[in-house]
Amino acid sequence: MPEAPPPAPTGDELLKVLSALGNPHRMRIVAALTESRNYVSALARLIGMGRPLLHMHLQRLEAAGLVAGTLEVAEDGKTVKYYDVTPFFYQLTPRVIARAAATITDTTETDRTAGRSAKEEAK
Amino acid sequence: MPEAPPPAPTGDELLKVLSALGNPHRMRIVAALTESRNYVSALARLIGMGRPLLHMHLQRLEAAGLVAGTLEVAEDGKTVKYYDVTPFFYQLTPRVIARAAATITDTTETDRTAGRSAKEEAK
DNA sequence: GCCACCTGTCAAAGATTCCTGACACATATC
DNA sequence: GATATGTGTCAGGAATCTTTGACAGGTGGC
Repeated sequence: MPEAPPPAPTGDELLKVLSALGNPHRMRIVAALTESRNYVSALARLIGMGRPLLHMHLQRLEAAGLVAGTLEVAEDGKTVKYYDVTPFFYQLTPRVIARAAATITDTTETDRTAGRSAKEEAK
Repeated sequence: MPEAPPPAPTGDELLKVLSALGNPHRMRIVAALTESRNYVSALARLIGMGRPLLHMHLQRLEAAGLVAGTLEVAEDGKTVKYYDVTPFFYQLTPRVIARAAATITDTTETDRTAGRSAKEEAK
């Protein structure tokens, strides 16, 4: 079977990915998880950072689709949340950026209360 | 001749590139310049944004090596600064991130007054 | 019950980034 | 000289991210 064709990410998607990866801590988190999956608390100790902070960064990465978390139950019954890196692949070139830029939904004044019937054009 | 080998960017470099590209305005700027080179004032009018702001974004992009500006003198003697996009190419994968993360110079407590004799290890 | 470990969320403070309006300085044209 | 276009920079406020400490659960073992 042929290789997967160039995905051509949307502007919003690429934007989330780039801003998520454009942070030293999050980069290190991805690095740590690339070596081996891990659960929040352990990861926090590993890279020396508070749990609340780590939690937030992980959410940002997960929202960008770069990592995935799963709530698992260990042998001893303890509930643990493991995170794995998603095997992502993006190519950054002027053309890709140009194409993505054309599909950016103005983040200003967008889904405020996500899930509404989208009836806010009245402005 | 063989193709250029996988560059393997440093952490700081990748960090600058990603945070530079991870912004809707800068993405649009790169997009506009990809279509055709342009000078600051014209570009500002084109994408509708103040000159001071554009100037700042262009500097960020240039610092990341994504665009390059050249001060030229038009036929009529007016000094104009043209910007071109650099033909950059980056691949984003967990491995690349992991490798880059290992070479991040802790931005905290770095070149404060850049140019000193680097004698601040005493901490 | 108490301790150790896990999970999650909040609110408030700190740092950065983003953005705007005003300013200073050139050159060409009227 | 006055006007229009180009360049660049600065100060201050607005908007966002980052970060921390405290809190509220859960389960297992002593």
